[in-house]
Amino acid sequence: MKNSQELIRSCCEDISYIHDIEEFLPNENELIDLTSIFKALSDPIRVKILIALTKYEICVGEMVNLLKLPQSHVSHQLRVLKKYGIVDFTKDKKMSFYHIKNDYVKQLLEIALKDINKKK
Amino acid sequence: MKNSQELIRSCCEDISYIHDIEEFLPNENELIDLTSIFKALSDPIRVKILIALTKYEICVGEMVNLLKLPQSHVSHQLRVLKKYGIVDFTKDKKMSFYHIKNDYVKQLLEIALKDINKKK
DNA sequence: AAGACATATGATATAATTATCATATGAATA
DNA sequence: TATTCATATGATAATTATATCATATGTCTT
Repeated sequence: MKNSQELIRSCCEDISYIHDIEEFLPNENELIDLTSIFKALSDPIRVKILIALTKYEICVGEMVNLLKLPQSHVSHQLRVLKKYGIVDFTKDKKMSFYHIKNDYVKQLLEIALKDINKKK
Repeated sequence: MKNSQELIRSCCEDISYIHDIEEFLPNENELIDLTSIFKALSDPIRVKILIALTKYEICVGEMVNLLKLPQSHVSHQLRVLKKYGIVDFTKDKKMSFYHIKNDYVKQLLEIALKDINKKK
C-alpha cells in the first residue's frame, strides 16, 4: 500500500487536483449513509452490544445483566441501532431477541477487533 | 456467514451465556480505542477529508477550497483527526500537507465505500 | 524588520448525544 | 380480568461535539 511519501500532493498554491477529488467524493446522501454506520459504532455501549450479537442472539434482560446498566438505557441504545438498520429483533414470549441485520457491520467490527488485538 | 436463525440465544430467563460473552468483550481501554476510530469516521466533513487523503497529500488551503468551509473549521477537524492518531502532516514552506497515518483506517473506508457503491 | 500569508488556537454559541427517571404498552399468567 | 413481567417510550438533565469568529503563531518575502 502506498505511504504518504509516494502520494501526489494536491495544493491550491501548487498543483491542484481539486476537480479530480470532487469527482470521487461521495455525494451528500451517500456520506450520510456512510457516516451513520460509523456513528452507530462510535459508542462503547453499542459496540459491546454488537460484539455480543456477533456470537449470540440476545434478549434485552440479558444485555442489562451483561452491561450492568438501567434497562431503559439499553433499550434506547438498541433503538439507535435499529434506527440505523444495524440490528433487528424477533419476539418470543415477552422477550425481544436482537440480532445483527447487516453483515457489513460485522466485517467492520472484525477489522477493528483485529487491530485492537494486534496492539496487545 | 451465519444468519440470525442459526445463532444460539443467550437469555437471562432461559440459557444464559453471559460469562462467555463477558470473556470475549474487549476491556474498557480497548473499547475506547476501538470506538474512537469509529467516532473519527462518524462526521461527514472528516470522512470527506479522509477519502481525499486516501489519494493525495493535501494542504489545508486546498481542503478549504474543496470543502467550502471556513479555514478554522477545517483546521479544527484536522486537529480531531490528529488527536485520534489518524492523520499527520509534514510542513513545506508555509503549508501543512496532511496524510493518513493509519492503513487500517483506509481499510475501513474502503469497505464502507464498497458498501455504498453496492447500493447504487 | 515589516507585511503578507498559511495555518492553528481560544472562546463561545449552537446542536446533538447520552443518561436517567418515570411511566406506558403489551403479552403471559394467576 | 387483574397482576406481573419484559420491553419500549417520553421528558428532560447532563455531557459532548460541531461551527464560527476573532486572533495568535510562525514562516516567507520584500
